[in-house]
Amino acid sequence: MPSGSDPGKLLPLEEIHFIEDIGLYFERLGMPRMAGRILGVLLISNPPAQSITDIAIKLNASKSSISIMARLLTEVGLIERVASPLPRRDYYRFKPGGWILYMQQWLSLMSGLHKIAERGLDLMKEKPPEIQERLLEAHDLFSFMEDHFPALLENLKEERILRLEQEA
Amino acid sequence: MPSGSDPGKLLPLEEIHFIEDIGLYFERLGMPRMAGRILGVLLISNPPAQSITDIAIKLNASKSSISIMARLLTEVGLIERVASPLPRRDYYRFKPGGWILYMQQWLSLMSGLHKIAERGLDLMKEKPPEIQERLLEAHDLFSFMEDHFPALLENLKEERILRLEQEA
DNA sequence: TATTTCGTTTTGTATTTACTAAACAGTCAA
DNA sequence: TTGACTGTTTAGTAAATACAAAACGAAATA
Repeated sequence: MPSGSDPGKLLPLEEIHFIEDIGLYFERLGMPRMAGRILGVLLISNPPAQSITDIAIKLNASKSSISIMARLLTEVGLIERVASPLPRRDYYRFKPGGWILYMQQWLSLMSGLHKIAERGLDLMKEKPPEIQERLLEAHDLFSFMEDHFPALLENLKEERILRLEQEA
Repeated sequence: MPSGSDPGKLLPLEEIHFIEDIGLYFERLGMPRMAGRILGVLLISNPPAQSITDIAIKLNASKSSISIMARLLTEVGLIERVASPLPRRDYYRFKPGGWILYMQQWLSLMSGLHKIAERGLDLMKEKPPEIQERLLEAHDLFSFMEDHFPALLENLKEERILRLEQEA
């Protein structure tokens, strides 16, 4: 059996690229590249759960950064710790529903901007409407997202459930 | 007339807080704080269009950073240059529809992740479905966003148009 | 008890980054 | 032309950041 299933062996080139691209994407999202790489590993690893040292070896990285970034990813909710078959080993794996959580966090960012826009409107309440218009635009958008985005996520969940049932 | 309408005068405290909070928010979005501050100024300034030096004075910042960050904001599409009444002065203002553009860019980020998920699935195509499941989850979510988010933005635009007509 | 094998924490470092200050270039006014 | 404004670009700096190396602590094994 080739590929990443054998810890200690080097990863095939396509996997390295895949992992590195997620790392680069994470940078664009304002997160450390190493965090993205860890997620990359945990998205294609076999078995799905990997220990800190497993990941460090696969990535040729230090255990310290893996430890720290794994904690970060756990806080964000994209990965989780799972019960370990071996004693005193922490296994991490991609967390089912992790992306949805990520979306919800994005939504709460939008809610924050919604509130800021409201504060801005409050500052401008004596001013003519043309002056308020800019903030109204922001306000309308972010409150719209706050109102409608959750339903979108719900639809997504439903669609996925249907799909999984269909496959079974 | 108090407040920010008089260039050279200090901004009132609530406006400073408003501006600074947008700056902090920009940091969370992975952008320089100063860019957020500029946007903050351009969201509540009167008149809406302000020159580089105007903004620099208001923010107690160097012209150089204002210049650079204004360019960044322009590239992102949140502000724009407008024809100047005075000669050889560049005026910037919040760009109508700027937030929509920002959302569209966010969407294209999601499309990118969609593509990466597909590549991952391709890497896993020989593996059992349980192994592919993680990537399917990502794939489903991002392609769902790609499919349905634009319609959401359309609804938003329509709602806004209705609202503006109603006010007129 | 000593040793190995984990993960964590700390410390150090090199890079990046966000900014300022200073030099610069263009253009209008005197 | 000179001088006083623009905004831009370059150079320099201080702080933040992402990492690695090393020290550390805890627990299973010998």
